[in-house]
Amino acid sequence: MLGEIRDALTRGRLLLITARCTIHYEGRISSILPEGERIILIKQDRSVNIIQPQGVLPVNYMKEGSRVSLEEDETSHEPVLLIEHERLREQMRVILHRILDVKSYTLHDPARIELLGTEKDMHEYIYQHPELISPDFKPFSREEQTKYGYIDILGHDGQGNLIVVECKRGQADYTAVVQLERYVKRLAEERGVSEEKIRGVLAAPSMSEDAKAYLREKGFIFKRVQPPERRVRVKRQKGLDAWLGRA
Amino acid sequence: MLGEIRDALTRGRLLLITARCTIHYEGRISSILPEGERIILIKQDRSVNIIQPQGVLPVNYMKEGSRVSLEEDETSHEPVLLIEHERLREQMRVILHRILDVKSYTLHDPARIELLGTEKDMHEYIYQHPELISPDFKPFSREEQTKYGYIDILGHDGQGNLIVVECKRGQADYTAVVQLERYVKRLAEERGVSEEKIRGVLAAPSMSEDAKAYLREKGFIFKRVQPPERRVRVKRQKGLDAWLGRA
DNA sequence: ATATAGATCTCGTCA
DNA sequence: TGACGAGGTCTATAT
Repeated sequence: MLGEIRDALTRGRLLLITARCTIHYEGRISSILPEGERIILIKQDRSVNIIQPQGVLPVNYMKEGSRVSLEEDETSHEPVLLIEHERLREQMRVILHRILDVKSYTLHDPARIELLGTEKDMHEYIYQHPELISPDFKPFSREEQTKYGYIDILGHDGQGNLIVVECKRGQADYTAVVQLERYVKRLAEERGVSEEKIRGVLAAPSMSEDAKAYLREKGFIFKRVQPPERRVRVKRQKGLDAWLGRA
Repeated sequence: MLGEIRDALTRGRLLLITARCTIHYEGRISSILPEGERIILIKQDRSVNIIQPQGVLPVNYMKEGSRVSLEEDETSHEPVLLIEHERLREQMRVILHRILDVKSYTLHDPARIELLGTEKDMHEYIYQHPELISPDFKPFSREEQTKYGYIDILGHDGQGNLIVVECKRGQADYTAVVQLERYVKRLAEERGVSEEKIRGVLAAPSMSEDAKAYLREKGFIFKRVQPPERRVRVKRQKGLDAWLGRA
């Protein structure tokens, strides 16, 4: 199995090692993951994931561009994966106590994920449906990375006031208000307008009470805007066995 | 290979499927990942990762507690993994165009990762070395989830002023200042003290200029505190081949 | 390289 | 359960 590991490393293949191992990381922080059975995944870009049998995210990882080598522990003589990232000054040491399985592949996957329903999509929808903000809202700029900052939507009302809209696809919190405040301030400075002539609007499906209080204090407005509708309505089903029986 | 998939699903085993596939997700957002060769990882807690041969993080995922079933596409008759999370109202559909490999394991890994050098460690260090903040700093409370909020370190100086310290293990940005501002405000309210009697200190290794300006505006102080020292000094090495030659 | 902000953020913790 | 804050956050984008 060490032969296959060595081969996969030289050939730049994706490598999956299932093993009882101990993992040390040092870099931005130090970490120790005590002995346990888990999967070491070395990807084709030489990023590395340490994957426990539970938990959504990899418990340990190294970023792309790491250098991976197979060595031997000086004292225990166990095989060790040494993973180093020079530029980031990080390293990981995987002590392989018992290798359960080794697999390697060269996969071809140039596909990129496409997301629908992001905050950007929300801007665009509001831009097309300004009445969601107010009956007299006339948006004229959208996420344009202007010198005023990363303002989601900029527009005006019928009375010559500027309207700054900050969108959040989830519940808006205190920091969203601060962001809005910042944009309003910048805009007032840049345009030489008083802050009273600028209306700040926070558009989100919901907002915590603390954040709402702070918003009111700043004189801004919360506008409830539903995020793109969920299409999933998972219905009650029988257990796994029943499902498998159907397959 | 479908047999092994079915078996691993019924037995609650960790399942690795290497396949050319297309993935649809709907839940908090919608996503499509077009056809490509990648790994489908179904963990023992029934969380799911879709892993491309490059990139640090899984490109698609489902959280623990999903229900996984193997079905057949109604039109193409290709095998499909249907992954549903009832409580979170999320679902994923993995159309398996070509299965390259299937592996399953039952792994035992109760270990939890231990981190050294976190922000919490930084609080503790400063608490033990208050002179890092100021010669007259007397800390008396540390990350204690008081009614004043999640204040990192609370103390006083020789002149009866309260000192609130907010720590950041990385570069502090303006959101750190906002956090500090919030704590100072809360504390002033709770104790019926004027905000002038409270000194806000931001302790971090560095700070962006924008954030510094905002900090000064608020009358707070930046205190440069080095995070726990990096132990890694990865030295220049020869290429991968040389390393493998040594192994 | 730095700065900013979104993310299906995730994860832990506490009321 | 919701709220809040850390995270080795990661990732994309603009300066």
